[in-house]
Amino acid sequence: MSISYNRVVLVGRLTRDPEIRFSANGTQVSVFTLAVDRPMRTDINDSNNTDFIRIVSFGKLAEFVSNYLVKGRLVLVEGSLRIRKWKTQDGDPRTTTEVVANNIRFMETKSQANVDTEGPLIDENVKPVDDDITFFGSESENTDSDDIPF
Amino acid sequence: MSISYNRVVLVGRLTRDPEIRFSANGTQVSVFTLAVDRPMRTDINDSNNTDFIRIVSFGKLAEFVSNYLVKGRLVLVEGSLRIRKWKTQDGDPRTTTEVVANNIRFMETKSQANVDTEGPLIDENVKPVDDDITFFGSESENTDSDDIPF
Amino acid sequence: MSISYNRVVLVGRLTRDPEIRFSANGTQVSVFTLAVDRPMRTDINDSNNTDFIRIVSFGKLAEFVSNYLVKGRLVLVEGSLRIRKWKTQDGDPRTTTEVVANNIRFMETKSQANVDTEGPLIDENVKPVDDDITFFGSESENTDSDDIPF
Amino acid sequence: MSISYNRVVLVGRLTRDPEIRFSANGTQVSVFTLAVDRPMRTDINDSNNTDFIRIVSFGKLAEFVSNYLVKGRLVLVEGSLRIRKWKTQDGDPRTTTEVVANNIRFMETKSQANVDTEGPLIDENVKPVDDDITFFGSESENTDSDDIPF
DNA sequence: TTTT
DNA sequence: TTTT
Repeated sequence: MSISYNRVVLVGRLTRDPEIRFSANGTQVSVFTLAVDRPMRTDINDSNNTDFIRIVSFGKLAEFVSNYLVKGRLVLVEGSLRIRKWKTQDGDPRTTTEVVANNIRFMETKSQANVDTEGPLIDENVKPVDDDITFFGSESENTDSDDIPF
Repeated sequence: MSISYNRVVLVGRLTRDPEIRFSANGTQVSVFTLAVDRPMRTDINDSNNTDFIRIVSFGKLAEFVSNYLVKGRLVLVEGSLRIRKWKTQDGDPRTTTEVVANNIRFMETKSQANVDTEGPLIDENVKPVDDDITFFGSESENTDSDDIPF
Repeated sequence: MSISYNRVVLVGRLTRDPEIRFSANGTQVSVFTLAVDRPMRTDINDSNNTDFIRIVSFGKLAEFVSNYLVKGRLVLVEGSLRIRKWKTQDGDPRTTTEVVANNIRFMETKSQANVDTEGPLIDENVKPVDDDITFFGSESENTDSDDIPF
Repeated sequence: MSISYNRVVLVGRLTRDPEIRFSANGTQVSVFTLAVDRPMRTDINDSNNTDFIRIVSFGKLAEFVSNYLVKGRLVLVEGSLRIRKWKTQDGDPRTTTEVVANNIRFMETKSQANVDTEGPLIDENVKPVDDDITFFGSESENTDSDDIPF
């Protein structure tokens, strides 16, 4: 253990509805991909100008994610960058890059989310909810983030 | 182009001296790996508790990196998270995760850096430099970050 | 000079149109107040739940502010916190708290800004502009931030 | 309640040992001032180049502050910017600017802290403690931050 | 694989 | 009022 700090703040849109899982001890885990466009630049022709970033959450924050976030919604994600090395069943090395979220906030109201899109952006199975709910997770709830096979 | 934001702040130590390259148009590119320890937690036995994060810089910031940063030095890096997809010569898909730095600052003086370590932490080929220099890079200098083959 | 870091990120709405000034050497200075609501909490009855934060910008960033930002617009401001002590003409001590911006980004499109409000949110004297422009200022442009009497 | 975000990250040194208070309901409150030097600039002669920023913490984070932080120690503070308006006993309006901390981390080891200074930087009444302890507070513990008269 |  |  040494002196360190690791903080990421992202604003972007979910590319799909979140995936829900449960760890061995029953903690909920929610995962989604955030599309974060790079700022436009006039000096280069950057055809590949979006970063697709995996966002993982645990516990109560994961419940918030599965209850309220859907494909296309604009959110701010605060968390820390984690680079995990693991092996496939064949023993091939892989690296997973993800942001472990500890705070997620809407960056548009539900009505804005609907105004901006055609078609069923909002999954009607999701419980109704007031706009602009913010959820604060705490790291202490992420009790077994490194044990979970996902 | 859409609404977005992408900001990363890291504090950690260089695992090696930086690597220096030059892009086709002569812009300097400096690359190093930052070891960022995760905060200790009493509730899990996390044997793999450090993230090793690739840090890329361009232009004048890259010159600062190559002039003043060496293996072991504690620095704060501010930048944005970039996930690049590319292919090997064999056509295999690869993903590179890196932080494109736009600001790097010492988090210890040169004398602290030397006190904390045994052996030749400071490469004597590096020009002498006053403690605590800070360098601010600007995104506008990173003129061809996506053209560079590295 | 010592080891230090100072970074602020805010999302909120302008309480009025920006004020424009010019420093002695001709650099443009733009100032506005950002209303930043505190996250709602169920455990307290917090009647005074918005922070009103003065945002100062210089040079090209100040031009962006005066050209594109108006009362009510939702923006993300990145900068550093500055606490200035000064005296009134009567010699009374005063303190000014402000965030010196180095990056400002829209957090809603112009069409969303208009959908969300009643009345003339957008000043029609402002030049027309594409949605979602982002402006990056650099600290090196803020050449005389401490000389300016405002 | 609207869309908002408020995040501050500071690195600097305590100007004095923290002050300890207790709220009506027994929650501990710790307060200190952080000296944050501005980055040096060659283009101006900035004689007043340090921001002195009030840092407030509550609950377990406040206990960490009172147990481990002393005058001169280099720390990273993460929190949110709060601007409170209040009146003196004479009815004069006052404004208090402070950062409500939710995470504080050492930016130097205890041995570095001692190496860097002459004289009794470390108050010997403070309980001995391992280097590099990090404390994470959660906002939910700051249960009555707006009720406290300090 | 991808959001707007 | 101030840290290094």
